[in-house]
Amino acid sequence: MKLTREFYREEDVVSVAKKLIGKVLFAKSGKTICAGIISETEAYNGIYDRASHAYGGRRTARTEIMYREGGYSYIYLCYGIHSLFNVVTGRKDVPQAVLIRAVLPLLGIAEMERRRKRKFPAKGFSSGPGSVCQALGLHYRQSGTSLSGNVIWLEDRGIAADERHLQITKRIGVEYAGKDAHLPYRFRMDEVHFG
DNA sequence: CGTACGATCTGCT
DNA sequence: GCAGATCGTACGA
Repeated sequence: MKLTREFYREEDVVSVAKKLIGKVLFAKSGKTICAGIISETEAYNGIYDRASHAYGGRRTARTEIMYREGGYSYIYLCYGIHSLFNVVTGRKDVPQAVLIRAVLPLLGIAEMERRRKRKFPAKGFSSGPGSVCQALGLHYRQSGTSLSGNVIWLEDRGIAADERHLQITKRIGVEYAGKDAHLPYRFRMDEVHFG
């Protein structure tokens, strides 16, 4: 079943990042639906988090969506090449988001193979935030899409995600964030541990 | 208007 | 392990 508004509006973005492990991300393009089990996430905790685009209350056209209530996509261009997909969480005017860093392909694998120009399973097939978007066909033009609609959405498919196998580490690629670079905001579970 | 840079990936060594 | 790709965004002049 689809995740509810209440799920996205929980105040603690780190908790939401943890709960998203094992949930399923769907993306429809034309008549094709692709989906993957979320296996890696990172929390970005708004204005107090030096690694966040909203640090210090920065509010621009790009980051405006982060200031809405939870339940929207925030997708942006990174390094001029890659789209990176985030789930906006929390209350209105409290900018928080969870970056989806890896999924395990579940639906539409042939389409994902075409987009990725490689066969599943290949190392890094849909691991890494840029690869996730490429596999699922997500583009930064789709930033601001409601996750309650039928284009991009998430479901709880009852996939077991045993906390004993959950790895919690610092985030990737945010060394510029000073002490915040060491926060334990990254969650990851190896695919072999999904039920 | 100019410029520096990034929540990365790939291919080559 | 490392360099190159590639461009929208943010910010200062």
